[in-house]
Amino acid sequence: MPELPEVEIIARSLAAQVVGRRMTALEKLDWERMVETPDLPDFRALILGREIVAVGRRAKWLLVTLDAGWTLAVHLRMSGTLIVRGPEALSDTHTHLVLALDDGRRIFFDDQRKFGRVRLLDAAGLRLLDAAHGPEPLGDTFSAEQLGRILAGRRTKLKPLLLNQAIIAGIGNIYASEALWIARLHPQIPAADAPPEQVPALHAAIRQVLEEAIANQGSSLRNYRTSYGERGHNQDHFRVYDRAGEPCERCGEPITREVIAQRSTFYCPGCQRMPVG
DNA sequence: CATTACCTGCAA
DNA sequence: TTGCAGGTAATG
Repeated sequence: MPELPEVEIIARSLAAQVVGRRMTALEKLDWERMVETPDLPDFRALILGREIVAVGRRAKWLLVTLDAGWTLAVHLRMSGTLIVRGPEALSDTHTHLVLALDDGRRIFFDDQRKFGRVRLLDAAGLRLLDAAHGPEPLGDTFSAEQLGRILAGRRTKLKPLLLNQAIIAGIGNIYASEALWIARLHPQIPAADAPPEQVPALHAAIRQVLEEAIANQGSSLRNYRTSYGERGHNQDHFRVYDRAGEPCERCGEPITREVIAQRSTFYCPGCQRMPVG
């Protein structure tokens, strides 16, 4: 479910609600493989009594900074949500982990598909997680020149390249298609064959789609909610994603859906052309 | 590079 | 009943 914008909104909405609170109980954990590390007895013992100092994001990981040097890293994968609820709220069949706070509220980790994961990391573990990911596309240092260096020499097609978290962090299946449409680049172009004059356009497009999605509180197709339980509305602004058969707003050609690298990909065959030659 | 696995629910 | 879903890791 969530890509960079959705995780960013969850991080912000969670921070606004729980920074300064202390975790007093692990009230529910009914899907134990959700906790990847450390083992469960240690996980329980280490988080109880910890204060939430900050909530941030790296790639699609939510990073809940705790006191005593620990970081609770949460990946929501396809269908996870993290919602703060009041003392009277009830868990349901999709609630797999509940953390009680010292003011009576609780953080619910609901996840229909059970792909979501939690790790409690020390400083070394956090460094490893950071090192496993490419640059943050909304970071100050991510430039068109850096993107050009990333594309140079790679035979991977643009669309799967954008989805590779080790190369660029945070882009997922929606925003990869959206960014390529804005940059007028066909998703099947081998990275090294992208016309050099279009690289700055792709750089700008990536930042534009992610920033717009954040401004729209993320895209709620199915499960995604902010930590207030609210839907985003960026799904109302897609140019190509989930719009197969509809006319391209730029050239009028019908938008195509094609499976590329095992993922649904949406693009306009009229204005996203393969380079000739 | 492609395929399969991990899970559940929903719409065609 | 089948195919599909915002993600990723493991395996040929």
